[in-house]
Amino acid sequence: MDLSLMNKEQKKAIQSTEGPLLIMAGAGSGKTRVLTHRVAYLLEDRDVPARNILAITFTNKAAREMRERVSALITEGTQDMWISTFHSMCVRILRSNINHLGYENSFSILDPTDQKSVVKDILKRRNLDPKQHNPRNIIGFISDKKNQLIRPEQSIAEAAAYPDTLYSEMYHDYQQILYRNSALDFDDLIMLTIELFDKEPKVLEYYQNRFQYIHVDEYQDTNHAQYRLITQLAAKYRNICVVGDSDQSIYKFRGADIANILNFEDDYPEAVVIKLEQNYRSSKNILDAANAVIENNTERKPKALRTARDGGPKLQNIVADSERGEAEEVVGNILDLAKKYSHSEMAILYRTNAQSRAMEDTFVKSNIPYKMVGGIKFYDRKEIKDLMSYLKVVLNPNDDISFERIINTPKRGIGPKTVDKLKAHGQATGISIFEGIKESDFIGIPKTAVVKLMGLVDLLEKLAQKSKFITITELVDEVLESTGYIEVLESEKTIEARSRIENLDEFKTVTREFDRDNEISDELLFAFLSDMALVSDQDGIEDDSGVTMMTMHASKGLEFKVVFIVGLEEGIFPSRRVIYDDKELEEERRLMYVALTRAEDHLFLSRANSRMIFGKTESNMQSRFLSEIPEELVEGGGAFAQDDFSSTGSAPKKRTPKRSRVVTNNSGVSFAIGDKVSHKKFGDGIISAIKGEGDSQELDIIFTKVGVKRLLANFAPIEKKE
DNA sequence: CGGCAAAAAGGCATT
DNA sequence: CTTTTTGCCG
Repeated sequence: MDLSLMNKEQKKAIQSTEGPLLIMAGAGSGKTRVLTHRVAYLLEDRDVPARNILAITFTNKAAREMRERVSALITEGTQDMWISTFHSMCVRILRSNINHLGYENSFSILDPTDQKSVVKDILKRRNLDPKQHNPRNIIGFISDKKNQLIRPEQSIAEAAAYPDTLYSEMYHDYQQILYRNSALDFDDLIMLTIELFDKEPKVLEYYQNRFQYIHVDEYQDTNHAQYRLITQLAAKYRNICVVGDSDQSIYKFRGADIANILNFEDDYPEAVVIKLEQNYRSSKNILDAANAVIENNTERKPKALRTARDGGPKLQNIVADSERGEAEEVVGNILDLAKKYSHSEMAILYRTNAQSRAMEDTFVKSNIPYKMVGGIKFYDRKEIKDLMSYLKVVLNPNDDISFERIINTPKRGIGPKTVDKLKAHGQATGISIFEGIKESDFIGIPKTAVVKLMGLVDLLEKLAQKSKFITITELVDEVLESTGYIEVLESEKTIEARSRIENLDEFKTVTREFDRDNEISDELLFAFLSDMALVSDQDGIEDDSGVTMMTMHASKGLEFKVVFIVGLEEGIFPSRRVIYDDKELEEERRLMYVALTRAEDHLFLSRANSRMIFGKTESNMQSRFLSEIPEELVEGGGAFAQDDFSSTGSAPKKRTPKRSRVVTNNSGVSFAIGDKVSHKKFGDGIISAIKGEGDSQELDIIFTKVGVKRLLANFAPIEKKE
């Protein structure tokens, strides 16, 4: 293995193959190169069989790329090596072993929509009001428990007070329903694998022996369950290599525990620790800005990235009037830069997917090619979900959740009454809807409905038999035709129906690709469905040309020559909900750090003086993260000072001077964002945002004593200070 | 039972 | 502003 291009630390990381190893890899420090070379080194120089290596990545796309890059380095095959995400790995393990836990090996994987409908069902059955108990919160509660490996029984026992007591009961219901359906949600994939290993030591030992060398990427974003799983697998050989950067931990909201990486040396006292602090990606100005921002976090181990790339262009500041103006400025700069860079070397990063709309509109108008990551989810479309539900039922007829979706789709005269009866029957006897239909003659369902139900069961059973001998594409065609789904759409002749048909055709390009890579077998349908369930938004990014638009979260691990970070306003980024929570604010700052360090050459920082949010115009102060960037790194210097609304350096000339939004109240006094005011009751404060129009304009004011208040501009008893 | 229109609700980041 | 739910009528 040729390691001559590696620095000292990188070499050490690659060659320290035995025992626990922690690689603290700063942004752009060549982490992926180190990982791929390390794996290649194991295979070629240490003669470790491919089947004894496991590498866990954050996305399926990263897994694919890693396999390709390792294959390019060596002559041996990499087929037997497991490179996958936590979830894909668990699906694979459970597929062969979950019967030990009483589930069917042809289990279904629930998507978030399915989860929601299960919870809604539970609420209905318990006669609870979904307004009082938001299904989202309940799903969140259940997910938290599962990430902490707390089973329903334990959750009930530990619940101290309402609503935890109630939610624990509902968690119990939920888990029972899933079990009866042989359905697993995403969190179950991890939790049940651990449970399997606890219950069946022989199975665990098999995988311990199999995975003698374990690698985990993005270790700072693992949750407790994932941590436990890795601990179990690595317990025998202790060849565990984890890579991460605590400054890039951005998934706490879904259970990631930064302690996993911080405590690694306690878990493995013999661990070797290597720091990669040499950055190969960004120019000095960009890196200095990122370092300056992240230093504002108090809860971190000091660390400073170095770069060999001197200077580079300064950061550029964009201030626009509206979100539309912001998009236009971004487009203007892209047109300028297009001489030097290809579109695919540029990216636009935002905090939330909702912000993409204005960007997208402007891009369409100006004819710049772009690709969006996430957001509009292809697989969330009704017709795709219907089709997937058919496939899920063909594989696992006991999946009531999917079965309910298709029992009357397309319309075949089976109404809610009939479905209710089947469900009630199922609950009483413990059998699935599918099985219940066979007894439907006896539970008070009208004869006509019974005939239709029988026809459906017959159809599904035929499809299930066929599915073992045909490709997925053929199966999809069978489903669409034999159910009459396509026929109904074709007869509709509306634009909408037409686009649905197009989407289904589009779906078949996915199945064709899958069929090309996979042989026909009993496993085929299961493999297809679990692949589909686990595709993430980030997996959609392919190399084709066009400017990339995505959330900052989705940008982790990627790099671009030119990066625009847009919507840098208080309340947008950092998000309104975290501004008064120091812990969460630090996570938000880490997200800023991730976004900044994506850029190699050019970095634009953009905000708008006002924008539409939920149908209302809002004005927000500039993001505090902007003020944390030293002035001298920015084009024109001092561009981020609070009162400066000057425009950027090299953008199109047509811009008009920008002015902050001003409100005049009934007494004729004007207020602007950033003004210091004094309130009769709340004391001193500063105006952070102006929203709404006309008489209903509101001010968000941060008071020193009582925190943030939203007041009507016209009537608030406030006076301007200074 | 099915279809349409009006009303209401929800609204971050994701495997 | 969008998406989902509800309610009414043929």
